[in-house]
Amino acid sequence: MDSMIRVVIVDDHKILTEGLKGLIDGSGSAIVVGVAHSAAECRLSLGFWKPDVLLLDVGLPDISGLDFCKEVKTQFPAINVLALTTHDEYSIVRQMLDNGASGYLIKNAMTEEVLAGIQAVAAGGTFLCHEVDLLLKRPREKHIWLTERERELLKLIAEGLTNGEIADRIFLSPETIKSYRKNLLLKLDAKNTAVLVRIAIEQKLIG
Amino acid sequence: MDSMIRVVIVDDHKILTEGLKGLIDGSGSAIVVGVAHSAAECRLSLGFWKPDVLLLDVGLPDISGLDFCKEVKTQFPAINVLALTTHDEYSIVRQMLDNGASGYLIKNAMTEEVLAGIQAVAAGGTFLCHEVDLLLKRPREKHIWLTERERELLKLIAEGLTNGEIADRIFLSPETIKSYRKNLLLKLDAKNTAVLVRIAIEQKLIG
DNA sequence: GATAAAAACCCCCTTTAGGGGGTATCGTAG
DNA sequence: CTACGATACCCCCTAAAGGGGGTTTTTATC
Repeated sequence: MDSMIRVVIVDDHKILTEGLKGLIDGSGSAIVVGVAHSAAECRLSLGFWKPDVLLLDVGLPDISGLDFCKEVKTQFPAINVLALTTHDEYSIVRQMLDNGASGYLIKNAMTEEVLAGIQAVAAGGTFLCHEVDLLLKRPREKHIWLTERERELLKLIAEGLTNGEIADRIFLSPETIKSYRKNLLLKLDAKNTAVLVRIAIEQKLIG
Repeated sequence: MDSMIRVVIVDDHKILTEGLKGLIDGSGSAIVVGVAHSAAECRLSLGFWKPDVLLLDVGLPDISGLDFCKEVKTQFPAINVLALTTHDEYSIVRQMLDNGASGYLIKNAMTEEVLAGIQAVAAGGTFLCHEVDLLLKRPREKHIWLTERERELLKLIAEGLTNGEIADRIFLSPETIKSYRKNLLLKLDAKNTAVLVRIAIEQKLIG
């Protein structure tokens, strides 16, 4: 059929992709034209598969799904990316959408939402599963969002560098690092470095 | 058929459970007699389903799969638990096996391994997927394993408590906490608290 | 052209963490 | 019976973090 939506799945969980393929193929409105278990595997065949929709996991074994999404949208702007992942953190959702994804599904979403999402993004629209929709609608103050510099510093702090070491590394005054650090504690509502690092990892604020 | 292995799946990823059910039912040797998306849901029907094998996820929405495994093995010792999760950390595998699981599968394992695992544990044996088998065979020094007390302290440190606050909380001398802290830095090869907390979370050493 | 946010910088002072040593008790596996 | 690991405790000293205040410049946005 000409009207069939061509779907490609990229996810390293083989059990999930098998089940998903059956689900989509059985829907009557879409067909899985390719499955890859890594970004590298997907790159090799994407031009050949020519999908309308790319179902993309964030936690790929080789590179981050965030980066791969940006890569795909640059090379194939016509492909509509639908994120499919376990992550329900604001930071990940926001980065994925910023990188060009048209929709976002959480893996414990209803199976019907998968089909609805595929149809919505294939038609050029956007789709968010219920949980993510609620997440993004929360007041701005609830969302933790850091600047590039802040994320950079947070990463170095989590790697165990002291203010002095960070200062040497990125050619800034130790006093500046101290200021950023104090500001991060404020922004993330952390009492000290231990909590700062915990929140950074839990909220996936650092790569 | 009498020889069919009765399987119950407990996993909150609905897409995965659907696919998995098809896979198992189609194998000819096993049949899915029940699916639950939370521990609570499973508790209600487990006595009725009477499975031979319980396919159990670690990341359940209500309680930890680790605790639920112990609970099931206490109430129904005859049920063979086969862990099915994304976690490939030594700490999780070890705790799961200590809590009575007969096998351990990682979600990106081959689908054939799922069926092989089900048959092995149904027969009273054990089964580890390839990756986990390799993990457990690594020299002991590579595995981070903490005592109860150390895990307790690590958790409190990650919550941002100072030595003094921890001392007050668990009725020990602040000097004792300091000693434990130094020892944890050594054991986890961490330079400071920031790295300590990062490793603790990444290696899933704290609940 | 005002406004605001980000980025960079500075000083004073107190608290906490970290590095270096130790000691004593208990239980258990060799 | 002894050797070891786990638990709990102690002192000295330095390094680093945290709390409190600031200032300036640039760069977007309205």
